[in-house]
Amino acid sequence: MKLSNNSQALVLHFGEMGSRWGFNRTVGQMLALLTIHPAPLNADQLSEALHVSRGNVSMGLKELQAWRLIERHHLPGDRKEYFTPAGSIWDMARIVFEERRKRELDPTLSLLRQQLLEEPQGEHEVYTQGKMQEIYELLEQLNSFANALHDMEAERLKSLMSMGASVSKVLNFGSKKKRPSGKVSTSDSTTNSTTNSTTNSTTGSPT
Amino acid sequence: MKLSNNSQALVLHFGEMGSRWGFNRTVGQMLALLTIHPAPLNADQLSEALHVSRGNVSMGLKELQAWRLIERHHLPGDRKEYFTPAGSIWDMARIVFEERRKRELDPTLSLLRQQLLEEPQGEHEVYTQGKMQEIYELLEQLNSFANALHDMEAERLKSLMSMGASVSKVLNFGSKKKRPSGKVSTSDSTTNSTTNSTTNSTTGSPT
DNA sequence: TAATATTTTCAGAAATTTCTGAAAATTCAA
DNA sequence: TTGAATTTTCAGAAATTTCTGAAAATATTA
Repeated sequence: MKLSNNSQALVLHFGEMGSRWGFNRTVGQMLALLTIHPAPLNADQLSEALHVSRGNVSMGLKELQAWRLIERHHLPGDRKEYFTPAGSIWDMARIVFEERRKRELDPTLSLLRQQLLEEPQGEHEVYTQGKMQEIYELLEQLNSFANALHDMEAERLKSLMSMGASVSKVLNFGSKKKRPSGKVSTSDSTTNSTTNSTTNSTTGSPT
Repeated sequence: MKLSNNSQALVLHFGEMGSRWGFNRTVGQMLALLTIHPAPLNADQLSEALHVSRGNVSMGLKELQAWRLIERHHLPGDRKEYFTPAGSIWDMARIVFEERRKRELDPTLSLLRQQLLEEPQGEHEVYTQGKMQEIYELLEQLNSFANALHDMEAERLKSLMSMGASVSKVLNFGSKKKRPSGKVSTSDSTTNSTTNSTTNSTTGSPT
């Protein structure tokens, strides 16, 4: 279990980012390592590669399985349990999206729905409920959108994402807002990654 | 500064959710309170209403200003600084989205871009780089999409969100996957919030 | 200018989250 | 069954984040 410099760096990076995506450092690292590693890994290998305790790995595996992001395998002649990602990168992204939707949207929607049933008392509360209504609608829209995403399978999702820029333009006809200069293709930075991004790894401008 | 039960509950709730959205409990509460309160509030009022120290409020205000989510006001004849949300609910959502994109996507894109420049050594690394490439493309797509969102102003964004379901359908023609039953409008739960959602507060079906 | 009001800062306290490692539980083969 | 291999659990330790409150800094008025 020796990692190349790049793999090492990526795993560490995903550890840091992981926390932003809803899991802790170790879990983020584990997911990254399982994803970029060509072969299934067992708990001891993860423990050694990431320098974390065996117990921690066990808890992390449990969590990743709860998310349905990894799956167990048994290699013939080996009693240990081995793990791999449960699907493609896009599958994983969809799962994380969906899970976050559940955690970040649903509880608030539920609370607001309940509160909006009550009759406001006085103009103060009228204002407050108005705002709650606005928040509710925003979250509902996000929710619908997330649902739609979830109904698509990976390839289709990919297409929609590439559409992003063009959809924007379509909706934008007649917009009052203008970008600083009068250039024709102002949103080029968003469009140059439509279909052929598979090959050009040198195009992207470094931060 | 007495809050109604509902306001109180909402503020507390946003405190808990806030952490999922990138700020801490107090900041989440402050933002919620400023949003649903009809009048501008000063630091002392926030401190009292939320039962947190004056210093904590000061730090929270600083952070919310850094996010450009609130703005300062001065009331005539009062030396204190008062605060209100800096824009509409939708403006705020856009800002949070954009900020999260910066924090959650950009650093990883930057790292991967750099790593993909190197020549893989051996089939092991070929596999690893392949995965990195996939992740890179996924994040690039998300990024384009986020950029597109950002370029739209609030109303347009709202439209796009309502489009979610229909866009899905468009992309879905010819899909191999089928929903359990053969009903015609299977994704109705996502389509009933298209354009007139501004008025009907009772339509939403409880969880 | 001084006197007062208001805001900001930041060291340490408190709260929360994550991690360890040894013991308990489970699994598997014989 | 038994016992060795493996996994899980969980109490407390360590690390991290958040919060307090008093002192320092800044702003305002007279």
